[in-house]
Parts: sequence; structure tokens; C-alpha cells
Amino acid sequence: MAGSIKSVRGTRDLLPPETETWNFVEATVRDVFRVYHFQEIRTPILEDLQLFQRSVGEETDIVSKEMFAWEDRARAQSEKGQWLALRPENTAGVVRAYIEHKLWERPGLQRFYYIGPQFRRERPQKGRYRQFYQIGAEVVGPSAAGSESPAVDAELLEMLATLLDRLGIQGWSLKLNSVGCANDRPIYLQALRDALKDVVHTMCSDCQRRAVTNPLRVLDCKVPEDQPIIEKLPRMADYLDESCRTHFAEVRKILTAMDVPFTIDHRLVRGLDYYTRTAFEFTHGALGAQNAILGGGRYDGLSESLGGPPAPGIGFAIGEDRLVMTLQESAGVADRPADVYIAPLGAGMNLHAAKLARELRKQGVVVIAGDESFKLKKSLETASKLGVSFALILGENEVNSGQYALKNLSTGEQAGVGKAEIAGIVKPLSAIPKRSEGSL
RNA sequence: GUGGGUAUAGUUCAGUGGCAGAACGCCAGACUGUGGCUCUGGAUGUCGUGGGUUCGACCCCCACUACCCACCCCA
Repeated sequence: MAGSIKSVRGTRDLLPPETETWNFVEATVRDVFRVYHFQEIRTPILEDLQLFQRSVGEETDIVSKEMFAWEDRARAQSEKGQWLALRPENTAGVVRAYIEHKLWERPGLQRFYYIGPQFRRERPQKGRYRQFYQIGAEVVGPSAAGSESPAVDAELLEMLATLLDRLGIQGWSLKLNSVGCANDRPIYLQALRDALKDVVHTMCSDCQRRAVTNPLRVLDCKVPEDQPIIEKLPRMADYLDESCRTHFAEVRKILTAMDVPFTIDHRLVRGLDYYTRTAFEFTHGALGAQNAILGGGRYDGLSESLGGPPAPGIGFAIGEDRLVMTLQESAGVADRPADVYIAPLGAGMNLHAAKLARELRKQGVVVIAGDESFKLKKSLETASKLGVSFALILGENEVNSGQYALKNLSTGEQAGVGKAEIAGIVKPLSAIPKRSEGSL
């Protein structure tokens, strides 16, 4: 259609049956998080631009080139407009809410999760969209509540392993590193710069640029020729101070005790400024270049940089689009058909079909009704194309006798049944347990 | 922001400088209340947009746009 309006670049419509998979993922997430006592938080999509400048970091790519931001109209002529941004991630918003509502006054640690859209103005490609969805969780609170404990890190990671297993995702791997803290990282960075000084001219052009802008990212380089050089660069692990080192050791110890498999990746770095200490990434092959399905880490100084009290925390974000993608690699998506198709036959029958449908739906039966103008043949044909297992023929005979012609569309058997029996025959057994909505 | 590829029916894709195609899907029909299989018929397109070459362009040339893939970055 020339001239018609289309979805904007990097955004997309999620249609059935794919939305079934999304619902399955979200239902499983809520179910798993619940037993860890994580509760849902919903923060605005629109935030003050400064929130991200001060948390994610003004020099990061996310803030410096990928944000949707604009100056909002001033409220009064005497005032300036306010700079707003569509959130590029959700941790900053959660911590902002933590500070704004003085949530440290609540007892214990705050454990939140969120599910929602995020926005980054990047060039779209496989597994990367301008509007994408993240499922994330955060544990924040005062140190006295235990927010700095390595047990929190381990619990969060174990929860993620459980979630991926429950979703039926196979072949994931967990990469773990410690990126240090405000204490030891400057020392490491200096050591890294010093080491790079002599060798950087032999590296790829990207690395030469990164050595200046963000030396940590050099560790991330994938150019084969650079690998031997990178292997010889100093490692963060050797520069961790006493407290960071024991913290990291304790995280690993608990994970091992819980049988959560992981590998240490000395070169794992994160692209947001606020990360400290534990940093991690879950990856999955068969995702193309965007193989990270989730990432996260500690952010012990974030609250302070947003004007709040000390509130160490740790969190992660799952790329829901990517998660759904890996799920669809293994299991194909299928429409979930209705339980029964009512075929009203002849003038005046729509009314009877509506009444019957209402009664059946009250009993939890999934009903689709045809129209009295359809020929029976067309109704049955439509019903089988929709994959419905039963068709219920509703004509004058049925209304008069109270015996409804119920046809099993897979066997072809047909019988007259009373109104009260319909739901029992038509409803699949799997529909009976209440909590099993959304199985694949 | 950079590079490569692609753009034709609802979908997946053929196609040729001279009438626009297939498969699947969709709609209708094959004796009036019985589907799936089969058969018959039908509709659907500014051939991405704009320019140029040509007697004539869906096809050749140029520009633009969008999508896909990769770099970058990240989830």
C-alpha cells in the first residue's frame, strides 16, 4: 500500500501466535521470581535526561549517541523546557524510585523486578531493535540490610539459572568477572593504559580508538590478531583490593555449592559506568552476533551518584526479544485453538448461540461462534481450519429438543448432548489446573 | 555512524526490454443440516519511491527510502 503508515524504524508488531511465547516467558518469570520474593515495580518510560547522564554515564555510547531525548516545552514562559528521554534501560529508574520514595525506610532488602520496553536509537539488526523489551530485577538496600553480601549476588545468579532451565533454554553459559570498585579500578586502569602504550600501535584500528576512549573495551576485542596481545595485558583480578577479592571468592564458592555452572572470564566488561565488583553475562549460541541474552552486575555507588544515600545493589536485564528468539529456535510456535466452535444455523440462531456461548465461557470453555448466515459446510470448514476440536451445531432442532449436536472434528463422531454436559466433553484436561496457563 | 545484501499477490519466492507468474493462503461452488481429501472457478499487485535511457522499463542506469545481515555497541 503506497502512502500507508508503517511501524517506525526499529520497532515491530508482535502478532499471535508469537505473543503466546511472550506470555509464556512472562508468566514463567513471574512464577520463578515470586518464590525469591521479588515484587514487580513499574517505573515511567519517560524520565529526566539527567537521570541517565548521571547513572549510565555521559561518555557511554548509550547516552552519548543512542538516546531518544528532546527538550520538552516549558511550562511557563519564564521557565526553560525540561530535557526528557525515553529510558534506554531500567536500573536507573528503579534506583531513582528507591530514592524518591525513601524505600530504605522499608524493612530489609528491596527486591524488585520489571518487564517493559526500553529504547535505544541504534541501527537495527538481528536481536536488536530500537524499542526492545527487558525483564530485569534489582536488589537494593542499606548495607545494614545485607545488600553488599556476596550471598545476594549468588542468589540472583542462581535464580537466573533456575529461570532459564524452567523456560527450557538449553546450552546457556554464565560468564563471571569482577570489575573492581572505586578503590581499585583507577589503579587497574592506569596499569592497563601503561601496558597498552607500548603495544597499541600494533593492534586493530578499533582498539587504538578504544585505548583512548575506554581502555576496558580493548579486552572485548574479537580481532584474531589482537588476541595474543590481549592475553598478556594485566588482569583486573590481580588488582582487586582485599575486600573485592574476598567478595568475589565468596560468590564463586556459593555458586559452586549450589551447582550453578559458570566460567570466569577475565575479559568480561560492561558498557555502563555504574557497574562495580560482580559482573556477569549469560550467552547463548544461535543468536547471531547478539549472543548475550542477559547481563548485569553490582552497582554499589549508583544511589550516591543520583543524590541518594549509600544503597549498594545488584541487578540484571534480560533481552526478552532475544530470549523469545532462542526459545523459538528449539520449539516452534503453534496457535492455541479454541475448545469449541458454535455453528448457528438459520435465522434467529445468533441469539441462541450468544446465550450458549456465555454459559460455556462462564465454565471456562474457550468458545468461538460463527454466524447464522453461514452455511453449515462453511462453519465446519472454518472450525477445522482453526484447529478447534469440537463443533456444536445450533439450529432449530437443537433449540426445540435441548439436545445439541456436538461433533468431534478429529474423529467425525457426532452425538446429541444436553447443555450441562458440553463443558465436560469439550474442555481439554490440560485446562483444568489453574496455574498452567501459557504452556508451549 | 560504516560496509554488504534485498525490495514482485496476504505469505514464501520465480520471472522476461514487448499482455504480471507459481506454490501456499483467502473467497465461492460441486442438488438446500455435515468439515478435513479431491475437483472447478474467482479475487488480490501503482512489480518499494522518484527520476533517467528507450518506440516501449517490473527488467538497464542514477538517486532516495525501507528491511535484513555484519561492524560498532549492548539486552
